[in-house]
Amino acid sequence: MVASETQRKILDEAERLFSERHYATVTLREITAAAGVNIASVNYHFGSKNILLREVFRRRALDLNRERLTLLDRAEREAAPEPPELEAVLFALAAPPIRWSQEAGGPRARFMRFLRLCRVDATEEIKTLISREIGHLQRFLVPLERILPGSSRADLCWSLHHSLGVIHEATAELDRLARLSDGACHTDDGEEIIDRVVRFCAAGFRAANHGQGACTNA
Amino acid sequence: MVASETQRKILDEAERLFSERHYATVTLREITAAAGVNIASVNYHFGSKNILLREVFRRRALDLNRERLTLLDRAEREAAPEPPELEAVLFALAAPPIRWSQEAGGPRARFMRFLRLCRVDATEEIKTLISREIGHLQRFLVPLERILPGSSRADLCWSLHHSLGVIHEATAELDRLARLSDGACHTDDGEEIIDRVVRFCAAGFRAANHGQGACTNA
DNA sequence: GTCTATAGAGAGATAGAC
DNA sequence: GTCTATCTCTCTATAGAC
Repeated sequence: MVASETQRKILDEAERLFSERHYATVTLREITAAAGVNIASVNYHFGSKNILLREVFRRRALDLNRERLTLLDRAEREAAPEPPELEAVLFALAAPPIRWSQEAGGPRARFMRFLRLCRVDATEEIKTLISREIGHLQRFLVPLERILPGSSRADLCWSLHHSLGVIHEATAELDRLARLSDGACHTDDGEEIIDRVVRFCAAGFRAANHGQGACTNA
Repeated sequence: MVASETQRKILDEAERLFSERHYATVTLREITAAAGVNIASVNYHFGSKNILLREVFRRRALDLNRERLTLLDRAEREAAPEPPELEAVLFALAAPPIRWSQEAGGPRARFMRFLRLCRVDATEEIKTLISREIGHLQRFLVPLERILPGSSRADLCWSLHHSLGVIHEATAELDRLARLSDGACHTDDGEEIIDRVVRFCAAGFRAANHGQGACTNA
């Protein structure tokens, strides 16, 4: 897909600019100037601004879900034939996006900011790509049903939905958290954040079990 | 602030359009055409597109925080001199935004969509307004410290942050949840959603207490 | 207050030389 | 593949008649 150096430079700078501002406010002139290439090269290499946008999305989006599924597979394999720990499943869900977001100044942290914008306001082409993530989320329901056999499918789906909210918030608005806590919260320790997220969500999952709030903490 | 009928119509249509698409992609021509007013009237009544955007935000943003604080005050008053229940505090945080989002087709549901977009990509003027919400969140820390005296301030702030993530996600992406669960989740029953959110977050708060995962369920 | 008309800027896309 | 030059379009904002 990315054949030439020019294409790669355009993708990099577009990703950077799209992560800082909404794509409608980023001009091809800015992108090509930052990449040090001619303005006509976007249309030559990609065809249009919209296609460039889609390629920026595609370049990394699949990797993220793949990392999640790799961690999930490993957790299941290591625990087999027993189901994995709830915490291990939630770790597989939470660790990749939080780690990417913590790579301060790096391309994957920028991509996570871009992804957040896409989730709120994406083009039709990107919406189609986003909608495919249902598949990989359903994959997470399989071990969850084994771990919490008393929970209804609705309970599990809601808890998964809540957990995604916690994860998304852990990749955003950390400056607000820092100010809210007067610096008491370490917002730059990715592994601590993952740990807090997993613990919070695991408790929520267990409390949602049948609406009984059954306590399974050791 | 809203003196004339024209101003109100412009604000209503701008709110509607800004909730559907990013403000950079919404033109004054669209807004004025939808409102049935002349294109020049935006600049006459508001001065510029940016000021119109700010006014759309201001019109309802303060109300939302006010509703939260009203519920919190009531919970504290009814429980006094004891601290309120954790669930009552979380209810005060969660109920207003979720109820607004559930007013399908109504202006406040549209505003909630607009707010989500602003949280990701706002103008400088709106960022200033958003940053003031720290104050009302700190107000929630007061009862939380009484309810969970063993928790550090960092624990409480993180749990509050996680809870805001759960709440935000409960006002968005409900179509994804419906598809994920094959319709098993009722995404249109606001009070049930609030109940699920409160239960999930309360369990998370208690598990984050000292990192001990102490179980306080009856 | 409301309208028409337009100024003035800047966008995405493309033709065609090299 | 890369460049310049430019076409065509649409935007916000404003001037000025009514």
